[in-house]
Amino acid sequence: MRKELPKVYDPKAVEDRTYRFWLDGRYFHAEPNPKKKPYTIVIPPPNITGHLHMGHALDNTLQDILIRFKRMQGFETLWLPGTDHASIATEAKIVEQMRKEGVSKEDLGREGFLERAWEWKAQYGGRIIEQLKKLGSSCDWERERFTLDEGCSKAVKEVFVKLYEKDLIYRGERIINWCPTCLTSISDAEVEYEEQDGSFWHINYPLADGSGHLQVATTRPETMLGDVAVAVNPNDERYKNLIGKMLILPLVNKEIPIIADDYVEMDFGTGCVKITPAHDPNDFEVGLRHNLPVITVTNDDGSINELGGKYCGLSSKEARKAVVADLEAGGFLAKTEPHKHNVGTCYRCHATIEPRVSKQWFVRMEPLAKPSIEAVRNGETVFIPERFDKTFYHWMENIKDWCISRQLWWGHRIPAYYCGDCGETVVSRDDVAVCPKCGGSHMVQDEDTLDTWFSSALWPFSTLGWPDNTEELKYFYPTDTLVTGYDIIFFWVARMIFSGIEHMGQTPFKHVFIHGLVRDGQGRKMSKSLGNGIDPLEIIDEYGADALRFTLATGNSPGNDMRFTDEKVKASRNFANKIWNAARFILMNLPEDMQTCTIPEQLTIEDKWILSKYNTLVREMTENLEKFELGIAVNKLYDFIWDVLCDWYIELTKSRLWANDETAVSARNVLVYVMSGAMKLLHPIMPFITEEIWQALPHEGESIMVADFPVYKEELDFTAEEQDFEKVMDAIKAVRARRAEMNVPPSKKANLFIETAHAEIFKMGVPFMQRLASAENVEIGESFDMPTAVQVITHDCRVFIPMDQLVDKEKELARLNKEKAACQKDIDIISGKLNNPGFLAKAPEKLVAVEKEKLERAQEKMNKIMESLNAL
RNA sequence: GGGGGCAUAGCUCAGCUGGGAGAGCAUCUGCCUUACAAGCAGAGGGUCACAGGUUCGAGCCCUGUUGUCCCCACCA
Repeated sequence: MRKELPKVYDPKAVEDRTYRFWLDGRYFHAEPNPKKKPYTIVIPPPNITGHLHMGHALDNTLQDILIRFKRMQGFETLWLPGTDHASIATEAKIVEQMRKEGVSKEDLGREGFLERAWEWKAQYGGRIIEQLKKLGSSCDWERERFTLDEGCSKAVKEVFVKLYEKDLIYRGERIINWCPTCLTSISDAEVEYEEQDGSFWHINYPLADGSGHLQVATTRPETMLGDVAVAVNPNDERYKNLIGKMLILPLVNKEIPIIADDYVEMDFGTGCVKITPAHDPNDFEVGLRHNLPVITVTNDDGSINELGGKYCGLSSKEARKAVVADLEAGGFLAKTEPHKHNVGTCYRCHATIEPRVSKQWFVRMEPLAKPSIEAVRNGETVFIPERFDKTFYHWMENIKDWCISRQLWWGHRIPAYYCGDCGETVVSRDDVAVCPKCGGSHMVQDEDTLDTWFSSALWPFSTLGWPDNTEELKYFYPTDTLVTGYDIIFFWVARMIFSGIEHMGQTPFKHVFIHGLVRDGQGRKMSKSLGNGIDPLEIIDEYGADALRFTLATGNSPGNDMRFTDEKVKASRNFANKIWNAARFILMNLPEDMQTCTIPEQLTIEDKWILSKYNTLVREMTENLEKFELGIAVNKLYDFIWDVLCDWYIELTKSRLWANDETAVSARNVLVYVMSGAMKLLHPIMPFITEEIWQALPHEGESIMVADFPVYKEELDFTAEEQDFEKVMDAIKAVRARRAEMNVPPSKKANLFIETAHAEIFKMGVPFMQRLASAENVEIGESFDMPTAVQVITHDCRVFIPMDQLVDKEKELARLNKEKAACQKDIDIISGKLNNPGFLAKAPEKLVAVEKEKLERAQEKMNKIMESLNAL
């Protein structure tokens, strides 16, 4: 018994049930299988703190399209899912939650805090996973991983120890980016620069010998408490003779030297730069060159410490105010100018970053960057679109060492141990209780944890079992495609590439498919503060997951941003409904006992027409999916389903199906063949509705998601019939247009007299002219003399339509002359080309032939127009 | 300061290696035609930002200009 389908497609009735059906069938699960080729994608692990936003929806839709496509093509496809522990973000959330309860981290202690963090993870960490399922993501959930799970932790330790042993990880006092709110160091990549309005304070530093002063300019006057020198350019004639003399540092009242350094630009500011090694990266370098002391004047939270004298305890903001006021009172402040400058902020909390000297762990980047650059240059990893390799090269070529230690508790604890007796540092995979150097038993593990990105950098192989040489690792690594946004190339993609090369000897993926941002209808970034975010789950609830996916896939151009609007989703929802109704039509015209579908020998011209169109679509669709041109692929499929299948072929079959003659058999089989083929092509994009329809149609196999993806078939190439049939279609379109112009309602039928040299073809077209062009009787001949009838002219025929109403001769004349002019323009352009010796000599032969044929057809049409004009 | 994207119909955007400008939405006209009014049939609407160049031929390639957005960079 065939299922009765409701008139309007209801995603809610289908999606959850279908997803459960897939899970029960374990269709998402992948196993190493020597008989198949692997195709692997690792998910960009969403933060456990996160919820599904449009960016995730796009990213995961694209991944699911690729995975489902490859799965249907017969690959052993693994889409490996998981989540990221997101050290800073998660710790901040938990601390905030605790603050509301009046509990601090210190109250709980490290153990207690971690216990709480794991509880938090258990409670909220799975939320985003459930949301991904709503989207239809066909991840292998049996292989779900977490960056802080046992396996990943083992990989992290292994990598840390290996890199340390190779001297690629070191610990040292460097100037780092300090977030005074998150109370941790962050890497250079985690600093976001914002242009802010500030001031440029010009301060006079008196010479110690009382012979005058030097004027320095600064945007951060409070840091002067840590000044250790003033630098000028060695070639600056203004100050040359002062180099080596001493200055009195105002407010602090201590002597600091005037030094010479190339770093100072003579024509910026006053040409004199105060040097504060502890709080400015450049000054730190200058300090190293000149052996200057490093005076840190701030605490962890950014407030001034005891070295700041009377300003001790003030926040940086308060200190700035107080310092400026005191400078002014002391007569040191020469002037204050408004000044725009870039201020580094924390990418998590957007607090102003304080550069600060601190002892941290670093990864030595240069030796790791080099082979990565090579790998991309050699094409071992290819960015799509290509231009992003420039971004990658630029970053890799100018890379600095990566600060990986974080003053946080939620994360991978650094596997370094320090001896309380002799000070020895031991880096080890296992806990160290006894100092290997002095035998002392006062070993203390480093308090810090690692940058979240340190563990996600290993994701493509840590999730497959590395450092153990598992079957999975051997089979699925390297992965095939990484799908991600351009905003994460530095954080993640680049680091996975060098990690993969360093530890696995191979880049972790062949293709990096980059997509843009999903913006709102006005092109703005979706953000919490703007409140313009669109919740994908609400969209799914209202329109269905398929409509959401279709919207995100259609018009997707690699690397480009897209705007998301309600209108677009509605259009997608309408498309889903269109498909649904096409399926309903087909089903209600199939005999109940039809179990299989075979294409019969006997095919009508329109059967061949659509099969040929479908065949071309299969080829183009596959080609574009392979090229990651999903938007193009989806558009072609949309046009085929709506225009070719629904608006034409289904209409063409009606007369045959209702007559129930011998051609009805081929109509039914072709309908089912093309429809279920189209559903297979569409399945990666709209998985739910296609499964539902495919199951309802005669089919073989358990699920469309493991059905074979259609392939181009030579025997379905009916180019000649395709072209012939389009002659009839052209006539139908022309008659319709003419009737619409004259406001003749479809209910008013008319006789047609078709004058054509292709009588055979048009004879087959008669029932279609009747159904689709409101024709009553159709007569076909070589010549008709009907000067009072309405005329329609195409390249292949002249149609006479005798109407009750009299034809307005003047209007008809004007219309024909307009057509004549248009046709003449065609002829002029084409013959212009063909009369151009350059074109004939240099254009490809094929094209010349095409132009010649076009000219012939245009001339034929012109003859017909002239005949009609003469007859009037 | 360096690098990159974008500029095509009223709006949002396609147009992949150069061969007579497309879609969706919106607008207008006519249709409840037994799959679908979330539909059907028609129509209007574009010096492809500007200026040069290469070519038989440029929306597409090259150079420059303008506007716009983004990324990177230590100018205190």
